[in-house]
Amino acid sequence: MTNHNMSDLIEEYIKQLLEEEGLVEIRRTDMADQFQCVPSQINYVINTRFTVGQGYHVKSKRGGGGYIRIQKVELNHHGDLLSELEDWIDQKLSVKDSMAILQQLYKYDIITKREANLCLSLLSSDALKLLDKTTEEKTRACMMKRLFERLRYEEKE
Amino acid sequence: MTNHNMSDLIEEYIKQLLEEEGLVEIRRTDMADQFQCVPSQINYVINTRFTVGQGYHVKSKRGGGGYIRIQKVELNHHGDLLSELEDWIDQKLSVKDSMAILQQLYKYDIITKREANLCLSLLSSDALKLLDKTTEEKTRACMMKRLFERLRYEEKE
DNA sequence: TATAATAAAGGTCAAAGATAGTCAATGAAA
DNA sequence: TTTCATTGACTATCTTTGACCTTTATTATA
Repeated sequence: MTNHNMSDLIEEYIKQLLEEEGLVEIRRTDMADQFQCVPSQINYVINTRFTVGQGYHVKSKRGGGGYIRIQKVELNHHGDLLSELEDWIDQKLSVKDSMAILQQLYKYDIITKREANLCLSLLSSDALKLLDKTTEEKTRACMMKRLFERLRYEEKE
Repeated sequence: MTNHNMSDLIEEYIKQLLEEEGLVEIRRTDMADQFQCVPSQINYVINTRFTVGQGYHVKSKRGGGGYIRIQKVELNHHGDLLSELEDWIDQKLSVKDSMAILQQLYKYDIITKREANLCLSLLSSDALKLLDKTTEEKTRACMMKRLFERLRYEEKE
């Protein structure tokens, strides 16, 4: 009801466009002009209201002919399961735990065996061999979270 | 949606020609005239959008009767493609190049689109955000090589 | 004919221009 | 007080442009 601040207005405006089109492409500067705010406020709105978790996919490009493209993505029905599994992931993640997680994902039919193996190859300590142990495990955790994010809207084939 | 600037237009135009012919031979000056841009912009487009990693082969000749020939390269079987692409991976690998590689793998039916996307999530700079730029790119190269190794193995099943 | 000049391509690179992103300080609201 | 919103200085990335360079073909000349 009390949508009175600029960010809410911008959010609403974009969502309205999305309603019509399903995909919106804006130019940051133009939008900022339109709403008479600084350009970075557009980033703020996007970062707080159009996240992957909220079901949006954002892509942008800088330079001449730059743009920000916002798209609504369908979240699949694995959300709860993914959240639950994601809670397992700490700041650090060992190869062993990665395997366990991927195994669960497979067991719950969220990914295929082959996908699990491909992911595992990228998460292996061999793949991350340049890093010291601590960084390796932190990075692995980071990677796994990215994967989960992706899985929230990838449909299993 | 796609044509945001001159370079994109030129890219699209060339790709359209390639669609029809499979091989295109242009004269840099003519193309520049046609699009009313400086000749070196043609080089820019070619260098950023028609690289080996993206599946193109470019050959040119200077002097009278000079030309730029652009060809879509089609590789034969998987073993070769994997090796060839792997050769292309340096000590360092950017996100962009990773995308190009995964795209090729998809194009040649070695991985599915979904697999490519899952891998990309693990290779993203967001996933590797804890690392400094150099380590990030070295690690990405390392990861990609692990993936290739796995793909060689998977292929046999 | 052999060689030297000239013309006709294309190549390189770095600067300038055009966008978007980040971050931290400040302000406002709950 | 704590969280959310606003701002703007600084940064990163992509595109456009132009001056200068290299290669190749053609023409003029000894």
